Amino acid sequence: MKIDDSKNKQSLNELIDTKNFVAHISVDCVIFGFDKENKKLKILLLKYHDLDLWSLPGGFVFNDEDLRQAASRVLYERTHLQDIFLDQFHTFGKITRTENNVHQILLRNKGIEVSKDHWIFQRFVTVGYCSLIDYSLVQTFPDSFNETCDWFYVDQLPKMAFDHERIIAVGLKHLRKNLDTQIVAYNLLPEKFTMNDLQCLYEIVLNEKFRRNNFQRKILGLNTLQRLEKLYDGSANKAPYLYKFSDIQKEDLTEE
Amino acid sequence: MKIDDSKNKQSLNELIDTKNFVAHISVDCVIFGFDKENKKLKILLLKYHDLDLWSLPGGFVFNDEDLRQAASRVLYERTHLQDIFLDQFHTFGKITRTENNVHQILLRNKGIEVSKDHWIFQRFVTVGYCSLIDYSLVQTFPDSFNETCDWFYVDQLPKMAFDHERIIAVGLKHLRKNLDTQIVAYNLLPEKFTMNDLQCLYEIVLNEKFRRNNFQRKILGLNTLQRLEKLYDGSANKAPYLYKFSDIQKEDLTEE
DNA sequence: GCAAAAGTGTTGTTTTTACACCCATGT
DNA sequence: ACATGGGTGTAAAAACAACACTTTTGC
Repeated sequence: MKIDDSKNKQSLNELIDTKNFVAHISVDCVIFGFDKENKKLKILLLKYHDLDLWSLPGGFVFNDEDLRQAASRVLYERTHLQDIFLDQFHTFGKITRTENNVHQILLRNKGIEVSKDHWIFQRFVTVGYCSLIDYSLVQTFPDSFNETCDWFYVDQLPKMAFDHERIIAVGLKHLRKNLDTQIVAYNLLPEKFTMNDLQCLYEIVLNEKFRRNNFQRKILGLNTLQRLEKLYDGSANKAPYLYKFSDIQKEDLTEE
Repeated sequence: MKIDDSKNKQSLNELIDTKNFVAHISVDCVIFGFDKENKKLKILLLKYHDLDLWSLPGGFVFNDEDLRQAASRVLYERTHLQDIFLDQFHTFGKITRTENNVHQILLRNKGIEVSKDHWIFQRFVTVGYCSLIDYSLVQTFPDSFNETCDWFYVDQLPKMAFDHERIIAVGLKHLRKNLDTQIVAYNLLPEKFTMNDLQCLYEIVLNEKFRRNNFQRKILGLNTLQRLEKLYDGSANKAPYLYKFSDIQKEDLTEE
């Protein structure tokens, strides 16, 4: 095995050495970002070097790492975001799911020779995690394997590697289904936010419009919000109340 | 490694030989059974030989087997049931989850010596599947590892191995949450059934009572049922209609 | 005072709940 | 005929949706 790209922080050695990782298992993160300006939902993808294929930010699991920890680490590596709630939504384990030889091409392009029975070419079961964050607050940090990190609209995805398109579809379905009950846990808004902020978020994620007053009634009915002081932002209108999520909620959402 | 129990169909050799299995990955089945007579929900458990610990029917995944296939096979081995809908609900991957040395004690009791770094003692991530079947129609077939298969009431579980108690809790929550949308897929009732049959099922699973007429309205509102002919069972009352699930429904519930 | 955005109220509709009544069936 | 269990109807209550009106803010 020869490596011609030793300057990167995260060395390829580390990525390829089987001893550190649990074989056959990976995690993939479906990171949804809401784009307030364009009012559309985006998703964070990586483009493989020299390949016309995009993929989810994902990675292998260290031996001494919980699954969710691994997902958190992967997310941190690409965004430097910490303490982000990641929600496990499904595990993908079809034998055929990594059938196309993306890894092989990828390594070959990097000038790395790896024997055909290397663990990286073996079967992988991947555990999908999803999260929802404010797209405008995120910086991206591509690694040596990936040319670029970029955000895509969920309805305009590029050509995806492996079964990642399906993973995204399942993740999106999960997000929409559980928005009401899990929104507390997502670190998507600043500590304090207005009802309008929250409504925008809902409209972007669910891709539908709501009436201002009915939305408020519905949300307050969930009993997760706490009304705070008013926000004077200098605009020529009545100042909206600020809200925060009441602390009681975030229960067992973080267990493995 | 010496084996003193070679007469069983499924040889220990096969179970222990790493070549056939995907390392680090297992499946566990939470098989719920509704007990019409006692109107309570049961669950199928196995008792380890010579150990005072019960566990879920689970097993390893063959190299050439999808995850769900593995779960189906495990279920078949214990019940000889086929074509049962199994629903993946969560993957458990905490490092500590198999910390107690059940496998070790188990093998030692069997007189099998396995080196400490054998793959069976390594970290395992388990994918949980659940199903719901008619308890009275099921026969059980314990394997050589397990003294007995038995049904337990979900609210009276025995001492469980590993993190199986938590797996059951998560599985039960999933079952209850998704009963409405997934009941179509469960092979829990005969082809044709009465509204009362279905109501019993709901009451057992959700552990609450419903009013006859309102229940009917709610269920018919789901638009999954098709009314058939009446059932004359000889009892001295109005004959109830039979229903069946309309075929349209069972969509992508079986993908990996 | 005015426009803009937020808060609150009100009315009609739909859905859910509780109760009542009628209908078929075998003895 | 009658007891038993099943089907259907209806009124009250609750939840939801659509609309209207009032309040606050900076210019």
